[in-house]
Order: sequence, then C-alpha cells, then structure tokens
Amino acid sequence: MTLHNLIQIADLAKYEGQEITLRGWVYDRTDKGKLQFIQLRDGTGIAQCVAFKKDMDETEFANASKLSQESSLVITGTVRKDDRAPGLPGGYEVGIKTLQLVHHAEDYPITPKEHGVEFLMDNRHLWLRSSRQWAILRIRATIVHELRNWLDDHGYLLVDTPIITPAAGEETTTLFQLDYFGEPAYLAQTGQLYNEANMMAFGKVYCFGPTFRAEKSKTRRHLIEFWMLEPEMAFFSLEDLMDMEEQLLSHVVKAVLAKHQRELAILERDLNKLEQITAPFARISYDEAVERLQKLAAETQDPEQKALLAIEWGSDFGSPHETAIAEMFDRPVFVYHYPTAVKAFYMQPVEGRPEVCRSVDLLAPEGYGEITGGSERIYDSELIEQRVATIGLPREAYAWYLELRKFGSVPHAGFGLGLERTVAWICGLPHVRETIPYPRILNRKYP
RNA sequence: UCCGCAAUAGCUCAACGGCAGAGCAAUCGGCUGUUAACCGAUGGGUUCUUGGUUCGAAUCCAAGUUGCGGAGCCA
Repeated sequence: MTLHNLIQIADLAKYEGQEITLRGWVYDRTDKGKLQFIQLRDGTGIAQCVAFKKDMDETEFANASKLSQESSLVITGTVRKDDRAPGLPGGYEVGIKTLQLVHHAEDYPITPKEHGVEFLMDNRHLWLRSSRQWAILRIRATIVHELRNWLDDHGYLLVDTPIITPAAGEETTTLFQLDYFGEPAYLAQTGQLYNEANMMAFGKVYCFGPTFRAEKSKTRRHLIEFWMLEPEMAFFSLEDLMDMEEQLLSHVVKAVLAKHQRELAILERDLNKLEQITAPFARISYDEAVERLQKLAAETQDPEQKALLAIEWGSDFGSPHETAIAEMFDRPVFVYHYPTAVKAFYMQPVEGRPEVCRSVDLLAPEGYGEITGGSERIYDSELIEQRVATIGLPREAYAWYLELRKFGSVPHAGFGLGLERTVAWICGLPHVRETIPYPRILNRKYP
C-alpha cells in the first residue's frame, strides 16, 4: 500500500488542499446511505473523514459502510476546511479517495454512551482509547516532563533509588514482602533514605519512580502502586523547601495551561482555578490550622459535619480536615510544624519545642488534599540514633543510613510529591484511578 | 477494618409480591452534512450465589460474594 504524505491528525490543518494519508482507528461513524462520516482516531487527534459514494471505488465504499467501532484502517484523501467538522482539533475534514481496512473490530464493548465504573475498570486496556482518558494521560505525561525539566534546569540531579529494599523507609506503612533468595525483602514505599545518601554525594538530587504500599486504603486518593517524585537538598531549610515547592508547582501548572487547552476542555476543567496557582502559596502552622478548624467546627450547625471537623491538638488531619483547610485559600496552602508524634522518625524537631517538627505538607485546593509531604531531616548523629532506638527500628537494617550522619552531616530537607494526586488535581478528576494507565487499587490488579 | 448503598439483556437502567421491559450496542433495510444523527425491522435473560417466607419472589427475610460512596491510614 502507498503511504505517501502520511501525516498525524494533530497537524491536519497544515495540509489544507493537499492529498494525505491517515492511519488509525474508527472512533465513531454516522451512516447516511450514500454518505458516511467516519471519525478517525490516530492517537494524536480525531479527524472527520467523509466518504461520498460517487467519489470512491464501489468496493471500498461498501467496506466503509460496514466499518465497526475501533476497526483499523488506512485512508487517503484531500484535506478541506469545514466549520461543521467535529474532531480534535476539528474544523478540517478529509474527503476520502481510498480506504483500506486493516482489521475489522467485532463487538467493541465501550460504546459512546455511558458506562459504570466497574465495567470501565475491567476494560481499562480499551478505555484508554476514549477521549477523556486520552486527555488525562497526555496531561500526566506533560506534568512528569515539566517536573523533571524544572529540576534538571535548576541544578537537581536525577539519581535513581532501588525498588527492592531490605527494610522499611518509614515506620508506619505496610509493605509488600518479597522472597529475595530465601531472605525477606520489600517493595519500596519511598526512596527517601537513599536520597539522603545521594544528596551528600551530589548536593541537590531527586528520584522519580513507582512506590508501593500494602495499605487497605479504599478512597478516591489512594493507589497501591503510585509514582512519587522526591527531591532532597543539602543545606536546605524548611523555608527554602517551601520556596522551591511553590516555584516547581506553579511552573508545572503554567506549562499545562500553555500546552493543553484542548485536553483541559475535554475534561471541562475550570481554568480560572488553575490560573490562580501562582507563587507565593499560603503558609500556616499546624497550631494555626488546628485553631481555625476548631473555630470552624464550633460554627458548623450540621452535627455530622461538626463531628468530622472535630480535632484535638496532636492529632493528624483526616481527609475532611484537609479539605476544610484548603477551602480557606484560593491556592495551595503549606501547613508546617506538625506534631512530632504523627510524623516520620527522621524529621528535625523545632528548636525549643520538640513536640513539633520541621515538617511541611502542601494541601491542594478544591478538596484534593495533601499532594506533597516533606521536612528538614535530623542531621545530628546522636539524635537520629536515639529516634531509631525509641521507635524500635532494627538498628542493623539502618546502619548505613545512620552512618551518613558521621561523615560531614549537614542540615538538609526534602519532600515527596504524589504524582497521581497532582494529576487528579490539575485535571479536576474525582478519583485517582483515572490518572494512571493501569491503576492498582484495593482488590484490583486486572488488567 | 468500620459505616452506608447497590447487583436485572453486551452497556445504562425500569419493573418493587402476580406475563421480564426501554434506550443504546449488535444484525438487516432506508436516507448526500452527521455532531450521543434519524426512521423501520430482527435477535438477545440462570434477574449475583445459597437458603428461607409465600398459592406465587427480580421484588420480602437471612447469610455470603462482588462493586460503589464515605471513614481510618497516607503521597
């Protein structure tokens, strides 16, 4: 078959008046008898291809009238401007000259009508072809690209951390255990401890990869396997960390707005909300957050809501608390100096107030909750030894980590950013299950 | 793990103690501007499972399974 002038649908408008070749899949079709409208999808966009009986070979037109959803084909034809033409980007269509069927799809299950969550999740491998998923995963790719771009351009070095680890990175989470030639090993829940070693070698580093938590969490914000970006910086204070995070995230949001107007339109995202995401973000202490929540709870009439908002100083925030705090601001808000007891063992205590630590979480607006969590790390050798002993961690497993404090220990800080939560927020999605191609959630690992 | 809700055609749902139904999809036919096209026709059912109540159960009851929403835990 001839494939002269093979183009991508995203570039269709550049070829007005020219004869071109497209390859792709039937997204939808309208049959008008002697006239067929084929919406052809090639991964870069959707083009309306019009088959007129009188313009085509009789057999090829007959094939066109039998096309089923998701059948694959190669067409040649002439590009013309037509305001009636739907598609992505739309406004141009192709008058078909030849049409070759590559494969006839039979009974494609996902139709243009509505479907339930369970059905779509069972058909995730096919659901990815739908325009909404197309939009989300393209934005996800840009978010990853822009996060890495910004870091690479600002002197941060990508240093990969292992996925198979001999011990937990944090004391709280349940890990997936592996059989490592007869010895137990675990899937990483964070690259943080290795980042601290890498930071001492390279100054400013980050790791980016999948992390695994065997928690039986069943919420709109949890995945069993999720991707985390973790920068770690030598000589950084908590304030440096917040400055850096707001620069990084406002850059990413700006880039998505610049590159993905079409995708955001498909998702019906409120662009005003994203345009507000500029540095500086709001900053409040844990103490102030608790006070504000207590005041809000006191003023709340609905008893159910009142109970959800109730909080005592010293407790970690639940999902309703995070949402309530975030709603008090029109941009992301940093909450810093959490109680030491609810945070990880390696977080630096506040001087003169050891009951709170130099930690900071970033809460996204619109109820998306915590998207980053970070802190200054303990760099004093004796203090970190003491914390490991108090928590009851097996010292031998952490010996290498503790040794970092013996050779030129420095103040340092870092954070972890949950990629899927960030994608859900920027895309305005109700659930993280659509932010990753093949979500691993409680009781689901297929497909 | 706890609380709440649900499960009926390939899909989305209706029928709520008395004949198992619609729209979409599929198949066949018609139509030269469709945007979730429209019009006509055809095929399509272990009503999640097990047990119980009843003359009679998709419908009521019990247990289980699966899913969804929320809580907790967290990024």
